[in-house]
Amino acid sequence: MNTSQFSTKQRILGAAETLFALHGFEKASLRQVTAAAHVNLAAVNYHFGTKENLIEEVFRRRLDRLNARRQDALRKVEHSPDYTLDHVLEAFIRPAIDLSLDQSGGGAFMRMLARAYAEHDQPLRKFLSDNYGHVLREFAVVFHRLLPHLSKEELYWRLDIVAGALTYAMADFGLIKRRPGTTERDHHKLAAEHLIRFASAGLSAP
Amino acid sequence: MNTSQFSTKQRILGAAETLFALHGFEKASLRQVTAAAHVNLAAVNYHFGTKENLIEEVFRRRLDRLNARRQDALRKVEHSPDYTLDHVLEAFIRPAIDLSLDQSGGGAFMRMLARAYAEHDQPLRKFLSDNYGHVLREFAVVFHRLLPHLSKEELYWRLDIVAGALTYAMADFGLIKRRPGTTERDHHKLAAEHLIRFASAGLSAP
DNA sequence: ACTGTAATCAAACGTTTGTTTGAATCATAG
DNA sequence: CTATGATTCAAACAAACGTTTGATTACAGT
Repeated sequence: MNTSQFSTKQRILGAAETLFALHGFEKASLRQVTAAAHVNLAAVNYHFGTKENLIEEVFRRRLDRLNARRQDALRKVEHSPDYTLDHVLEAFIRPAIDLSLDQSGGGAFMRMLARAYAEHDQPLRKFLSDNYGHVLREFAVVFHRLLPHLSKEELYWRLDIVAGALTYAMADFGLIKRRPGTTERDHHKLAAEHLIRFASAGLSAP
Repeated sequence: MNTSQFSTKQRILGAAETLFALHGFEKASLRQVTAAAHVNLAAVNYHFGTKENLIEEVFRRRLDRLNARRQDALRKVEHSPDYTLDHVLEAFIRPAIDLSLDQSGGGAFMRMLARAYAEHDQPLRKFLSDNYGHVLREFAVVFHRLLPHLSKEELYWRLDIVAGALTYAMADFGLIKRRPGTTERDHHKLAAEHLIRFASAGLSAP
């Protein structure tokens, strides 16, 4: 078969992302994934070796984009005159929203990312920390410039809270139901606005 | 055997709570649970019917306590003169911290609770909403009294963010490592203080 | 002591899981 | 066209899962 324009490998990655986000890493079986991707079951082990490798590849594919966009946004803010806390927060939060609104399964990825935090899987968290850590540190430097009265420790605590709230919001963990008639796109944009306003005030707390 | 002072049922609940928190609902098998509880494998199905029922029972056992304590704390605040936003936040956050510092596996439970949100399991979320919802609504009323300039929708958005950040913090999702020499108890207390200060400012945002 | 219900136990049930195998098919370079 | 390496495929693998069974033990009320 292979009627699709995408390669077997790409089709597996796409289907895996969707199903992992929908049902979790454990519940989503390789049989479900390969069925959704219209490829043979053995193709996963042929192209990725193990399920664990497949999970990491799914992460890598999107995380690289997310990190790059965040860094670009941060640099743009830094090079603009008189930037504010809201601008930096926007540079941190907006790319996550944009990615979650990506045409093909970005929302699924953000839910998967949030799930990865919850899973408390140590190897996976190390992998995420390696790919996330330095970007977060770059942001911390800029935040510190805008909030010089905060100690380094205090700042890190607050940024951690922001990251938590963002993760939670992006993953649709919240109890707030999307109003009927509102698209997921609008819902996430609204969430971003509320989040930025809240986080800005929270970070500025005395 | 049954050398323990606890009944088979209680031993299963305790072991399940620990292992679910440690490895997740899927990964933690009934064989692991019953081995840790030193009971026969079939005891789970005998006492609880299914694994799903066991999960719900584990939740119920602690959630009832958490809800009761939150409501007590809220009523105490309401009956005191000149209570502030921080007091109400404290009534919401502190019981969660206390429970997570409970002698026997409270921390495990909070991690499990956070995981439940991540799992996106609809029946489980309905169960949580049924047990959590009305308490959250009670708090919302009091918050609204202190923040009358906020629309109901705006308030709910912000409370949702607070709940998210709290869940995240209590579950040790954060990237902030506990400093060596600090106990888990101190770490959580510190987290609570930072959380209350942050949330207070965030809720008060213009 | 006997009876009946509750609880425990070892063993097995039927599924589902991730992974492996070996043959079949495809694509491409000589 | 043919030979070669990459890919796909149906089938089977062993292991682990939640659940059920039927016999056995523990203990209560009469």
